[in-house]
Amino acid sequence: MVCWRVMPVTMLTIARDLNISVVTVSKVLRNQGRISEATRERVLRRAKELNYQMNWVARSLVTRRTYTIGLVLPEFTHPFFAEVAQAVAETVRPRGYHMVLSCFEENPEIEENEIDSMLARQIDGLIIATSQPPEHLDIFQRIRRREVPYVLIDRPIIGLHACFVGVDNQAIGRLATEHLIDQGCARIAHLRGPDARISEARMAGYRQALAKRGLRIPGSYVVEGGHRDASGYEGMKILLKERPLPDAVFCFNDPVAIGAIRAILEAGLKLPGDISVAGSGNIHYSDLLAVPLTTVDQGSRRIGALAAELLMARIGVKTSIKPETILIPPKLVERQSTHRIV
Amino acid sequence: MVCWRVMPVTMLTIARDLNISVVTVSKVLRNQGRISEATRERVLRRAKELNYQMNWVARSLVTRRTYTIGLVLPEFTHPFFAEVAQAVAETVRPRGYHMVLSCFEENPEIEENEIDSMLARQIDGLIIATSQPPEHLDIFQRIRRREVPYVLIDRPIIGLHACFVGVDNQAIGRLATEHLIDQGCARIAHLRGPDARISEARMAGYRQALAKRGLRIPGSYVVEGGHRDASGYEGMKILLKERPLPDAVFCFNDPVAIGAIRAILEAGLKLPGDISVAGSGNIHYSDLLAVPLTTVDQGSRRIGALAAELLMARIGVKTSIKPETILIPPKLVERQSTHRIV
DNA sequence: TCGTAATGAATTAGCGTTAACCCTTGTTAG
DNA sequence: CTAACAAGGGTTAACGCTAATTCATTACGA
Repeated sequence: MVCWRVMPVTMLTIARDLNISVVTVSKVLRNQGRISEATRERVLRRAKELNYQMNWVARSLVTRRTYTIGLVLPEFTHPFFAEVAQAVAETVRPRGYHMVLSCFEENPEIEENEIDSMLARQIDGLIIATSQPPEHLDIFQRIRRREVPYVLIDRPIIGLHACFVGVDNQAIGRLATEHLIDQGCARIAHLRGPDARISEARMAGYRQALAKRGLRIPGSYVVEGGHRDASGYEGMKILLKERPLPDAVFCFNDPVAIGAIRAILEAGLKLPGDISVAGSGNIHYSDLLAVPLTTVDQGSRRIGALAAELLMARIGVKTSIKPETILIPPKLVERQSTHRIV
Repeated sequence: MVCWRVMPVTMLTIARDLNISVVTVSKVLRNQGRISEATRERVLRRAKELNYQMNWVARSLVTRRTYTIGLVLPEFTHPFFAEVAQAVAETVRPRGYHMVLSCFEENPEIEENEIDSMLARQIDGLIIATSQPPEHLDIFQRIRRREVPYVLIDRPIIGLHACFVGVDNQAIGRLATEHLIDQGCARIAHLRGPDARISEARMAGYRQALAKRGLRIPGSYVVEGGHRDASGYEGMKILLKERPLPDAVFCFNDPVAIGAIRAILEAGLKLPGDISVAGSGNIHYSDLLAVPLTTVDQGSRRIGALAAELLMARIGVKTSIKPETILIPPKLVERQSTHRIV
């Protein structure tokens, strides 16, 4: 049974076969307009026989809807973003949307290009975890000029007048630090991350908690690093030279905490006991590490799902609704790395 | 500075501004045809001034190329697939391609629908980690009828006459099992996975290694489970009731191994010592677990990159080249979970 | 008997771009 | 002087679909 028809099946094929007009076929396939039951069935039957598949490119050109949204992330391999992506995908799929995914490796230029390129492909909406510095926001102007709705996630940009869905980062810092204090720690260090906005919010929460409990910490107890385990390892090595030695570390995120743990164990210290460690993110397998990691859950799936729903609600709406901000309250997940030693 | 032009900028806008024809604009923007330097510059300048952005939907309709490929995966949250996705994205981006991503949650029907839907959107090629049972391969016929090139990854389907990029699963089983034997283990159990093809290949390698070394193992030493840590935990609990107790377990993948480790530690056994555990996948943080996990690296990034390159090479090629199969040799990553106890 | 609806379908005109071909000029060779 | 050609650009007709409008029927009530 050889496939001898090279030409793809279009509505015209069906229309000619049935001696009717293309528009009638289109109407049947869309369940629109007044069509007799007889014609409807003839069309549907022939469509099935020919294995007709709608050409969405052609439809999109005239309807100006692609039923495709763009998801722009720094990377997928980070469990946080992987979960966000999956939640977005699962949220939009039942509504007939597809998701084009792009990762820019923390490079603002690539990010810009990818977004431009998505706009050129006429996506209906965008979800972005941006890396744009606050002084260079051209790309968002371009998005707005096209009137394409977009939602920022994870990394807010203040004063941008855009939708945002993310976690309350200050609450993360507060939650983790207060927990460490509750466990009896007093010399609490902080391995902060690189990204201005988020990192500062978490550090603010950290300081807030310290202040509230009347604890004073030397400035050298806060070390800036990256967002991966390697920099956690390096950062912790610096902290380990401090005297007096910190008795706890609140880490920017779980990978950093994992790196810190490695440095601590390598130094021959007990964990918990000598030093407690708390992270943030609650990545998969956080509970299966060398020392199960106390962390703060950021609700990555909820972020993805809510961002997608927010976006869906804005697609195809003429009146520009005012931007919405959703801050998800973080949740402490207590594990062994901060257990009180009696 | 209000944006008073609601109409998007098209080639027609530029053409009218410059009193030339749309085709001339199109030719300039594509660097095609004979255009004077003067006209070229006028067009380019005006395009920049108006912030013109190509409408790829319209272009795709006539060129029949969308510069978009589809990546169809069971899930993103599994580190293996996340790495594959990232590698694919990074490989196709420099060539001007986008990637639409879809996850089907191990549900063959969703997989079929998503692929159909991608075909309708006229993607130029597909990379698929399929969940289709061997007796139901309609979807691949449909892909071929459309003459859309596709590459299977991770999960081969024998007799399908399709490109495939994956790891040599039998070698994985052999490698891990031989390593366990080398460490002095003799009663080596196996927690196998659910998916017929892959799981059986790994088990075949396992049996092959045992046979080669002249080891005989009771049938009850092989337990079938899922592919996540929960089923590894359950499966290990079953194995722990065996007498004599196995002294090693080769697990279908790392998550299963992680679940198994939890069951073993919960039972109060020493690891390594009483039981050694080897996994497969070398997921992130495998070396940071409660007991750093000996595993087999599957080269997930290489799989993604090679699959993408293979696909690119086949897009837009008229002559249907014969399918290619790339088997990536796995590599043992030795860690503490299988250390010999002296 | 005619006007008025309701029904079912065809016509027309794009959507924004490109492929294929055609039409002017001016220049050059014979 | 004219054929031949190149340079630079225009015309026309798609690509496959949908929105809006128009056109035949048939049916019905007054």
